[in-house]
Amino acid sequence: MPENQDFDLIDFLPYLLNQAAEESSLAFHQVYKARYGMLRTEWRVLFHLGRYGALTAKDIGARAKMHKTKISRAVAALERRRFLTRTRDQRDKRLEILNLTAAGRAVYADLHDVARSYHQTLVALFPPEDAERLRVMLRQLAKIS
Amino acid sequence: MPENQDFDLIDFLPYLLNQAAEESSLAFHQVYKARYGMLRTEWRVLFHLGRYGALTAKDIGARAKMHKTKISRAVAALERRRFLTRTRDQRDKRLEILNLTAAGRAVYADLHDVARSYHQTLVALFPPEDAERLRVMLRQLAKIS
DNA sequence: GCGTAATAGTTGATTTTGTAACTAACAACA
DNA sequence: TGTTGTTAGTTACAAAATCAACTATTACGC
Repeated sequence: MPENQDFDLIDFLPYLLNQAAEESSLAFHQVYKARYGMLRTEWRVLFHLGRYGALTAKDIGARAKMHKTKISRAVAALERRRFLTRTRDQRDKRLEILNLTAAGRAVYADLHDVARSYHQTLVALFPPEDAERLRVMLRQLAKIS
Repeated sequence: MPENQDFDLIDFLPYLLNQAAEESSLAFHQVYKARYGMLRTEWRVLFHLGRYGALTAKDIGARAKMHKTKISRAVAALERRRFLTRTRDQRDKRLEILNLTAAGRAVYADLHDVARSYHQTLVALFPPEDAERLRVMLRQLAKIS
C-alpha cells in the first residue's frame, strides 16, 4: 500500500484552515473592535442572539462551540453596555434567557451589513460554483448541520 | 443593483473558516499536547524548522505569520526541551540561526506522520477534485492582506 | 420525600497571549 | 566618524483564555 510520500505539511488542512481563518477574520475584527470595543467572544454572542433571537448561554455554547466561561464573561460585558438583558426562566430557574436590547439590535444590524459586504468581497475571489462548494465543505468540516 | 437579502451570518466565510479550523485542529492538537506537552505555537515553530531546515525567528515569523514574541517564547520552550539549538550568525550578530536537534527531528518525524494520516482522513471526506480546489482556495484566502 | 447525581452559570487561580518598551547590532549618510 | 534610523530578538506588564472549584437548581432512583 503506497504511502503518499509527497505530503507537504504546508498543505496540512488544519494549518491551511487556520491561516485562512486568521487572515480573513482580521479586517472584520478591526471593525467591531474599533466601532464598539468588542472582543471576538462578544461579537459571537451578539451574532447568535441577533441571528436566532432569545437564547440561553447554554444554547449559544452548543451552537457556537464556545466554552461556558467565555460566554459568561461575554454576556456580562454585553450586559454592561446594555446590549442585552437577562431573564430568569421561571420553569427552570437555572436558565437565563438572553435578549438583545434595541441598542444591541442596532449594533447587530450594523455589523451584519458590514459582514455581508465583506463576505461578498471574499466570495468574489472565486467562481460562484466554487464558492458554493467551499461553503459546503467548510460546513462539513465544522460539522454544522 | 440587487442586494442579496438572503445573506445568513451562519455562512459568513470568516466564521465558517474559524469553525472548520477549530474543529479540524482539535484531534491533532491532542496528539502533540499529550505526547510532547507542546503548545500550538511550539508545534508551529517545530514544523517550520522540520519542513524548511535552519531558519531564524524572523524567517519563521514571515512564513507562519506569527508574532515575534510568540516565536521567542516558543523557541525558548523548545530549547529547554532540547528540541533545537541556537547559533549566532557571525555575519549579522542580531540573527540567531535555529536548528532542530536529533531529538527535535525525531519529534518532527513522528508528528509529520500523524499529520499526514490525519490529513488524509479529512481529505477523504471529499472527492479528490474538490479537495484540491479547497486547498487552492484556502491558500488564496490565506494570502489576503 | 430524601439522597445523590447532573446541569446552568459564575468566580478565582493559572497560563497564555498581546502590547509596548527595551537592548544590541547593523545601515545609511552627512 | 558620528548621528540617526532600522531590525532581531527579549522582557515586563496588561488583557484574555483555560481550568478547576463553587453555588443554585433540577432530575433521578429508591
